Amino acid sequence: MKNLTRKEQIRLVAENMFRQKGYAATSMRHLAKAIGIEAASLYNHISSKEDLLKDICFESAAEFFNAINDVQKLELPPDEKLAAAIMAHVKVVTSNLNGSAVFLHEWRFLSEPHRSEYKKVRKAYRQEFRNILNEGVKKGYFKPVDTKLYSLSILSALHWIYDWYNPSGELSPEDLGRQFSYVLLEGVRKSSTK
Amino acid sequence: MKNLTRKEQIRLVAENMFRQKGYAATSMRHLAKAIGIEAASLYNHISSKEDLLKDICFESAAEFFNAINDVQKLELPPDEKLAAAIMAHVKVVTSNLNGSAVFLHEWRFLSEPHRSEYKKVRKAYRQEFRNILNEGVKKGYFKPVDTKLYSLSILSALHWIYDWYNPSGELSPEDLGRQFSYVLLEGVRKSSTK
DNA sequence: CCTACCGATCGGTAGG
DNA sequence: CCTACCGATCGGTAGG
Repeated sequence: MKNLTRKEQIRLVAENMFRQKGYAATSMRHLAKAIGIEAASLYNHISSKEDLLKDICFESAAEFFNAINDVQKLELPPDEKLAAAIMAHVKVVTSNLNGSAVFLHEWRFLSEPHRSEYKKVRKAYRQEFRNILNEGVKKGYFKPVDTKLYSLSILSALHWIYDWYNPSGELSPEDLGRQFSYVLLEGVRKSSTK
Repeated sequence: MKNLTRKEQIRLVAENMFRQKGYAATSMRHLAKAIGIEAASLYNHISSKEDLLKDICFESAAEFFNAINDVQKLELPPDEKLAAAIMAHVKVVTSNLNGSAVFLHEWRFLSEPHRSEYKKVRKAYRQEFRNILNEGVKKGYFKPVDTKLYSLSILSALHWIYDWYNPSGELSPEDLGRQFSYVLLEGVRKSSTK
């Protein structure tokens, strides 16, 4: 914590508290106390509580977006691309559990126009997954599933990771990503019994 | 709304507002205004704001629990049992989107001892799913997956339904449940290309 | 079910 | 970065 600027420090504490208690239930006084300054002093580094939320949400969004864009640049068959997209998502979530949780849950406290802007970004991200699925169906790699529903299912499964992932546990982000890819691509049923 | 007791009316409005704005950001005055009475009058029907949350959370939990218990009573092979459990879960969520959302997201505003009690109940519910998976693996219906991780994935996928399910859309709860079961059991990959 | 009110706490500003 | 403070709003109670 010592080699961080005060602004970075505020940001990290805010991500943590917004995740634990929620944005609405976190007061600027709680935040300040956790840092060790007075509430009024926060305003030398940030302009408002909502601005803090906005920054967390949009910078998290950017991380997810960068990750999926890197995957899209790879020339891979759809099944490997889907696995790579899942791995990339898991890596972003696990590398920033607090920020991801805020990004996923607290965005609704954004006021306009940020709220609408956020929704657009999130929709575009989902569309990237859907595109991979569509390509896979078209090229015969995937079953002819409802790709809208299926992309929602995949992202839903991934969205909840922050809720139970233990960064100090034995499961590495890579293992987690691999297992998720396997299970979502292959299903749980043993094919021989089918 | 007209043939409901005032208490039921308060409950429904609270589920709706807790879902939309979150528990912490919903004030008793907002709630009262939406109903058309003064905030003080709410206290003739409920004892506190948290009590309202507690009731919503635990009654929702009971609905999910009853549903899975009914499924467990059926004598079914593991694959069909898993499908039935998924169907049952989807039915509960879609029949009470607001309550389910509160149950899933706002429980953390419960204070002790309700918070711990809630966590126990939720864990037991997850364990039911895991039991089905364990049985399926043991009897050779399912691949030898990590059943802890896999039960979390399934429930995560199901947990997000309230976020995007449109009850007035064309997708019925039955269709949704069927598609989820299919996709989680069989995976997306076309077996012939494997 | 209402009016009137309680002490506590909120996000944020002025001024240094 | 602090003290001092603003008006607004919070959950809840007293008394009718």
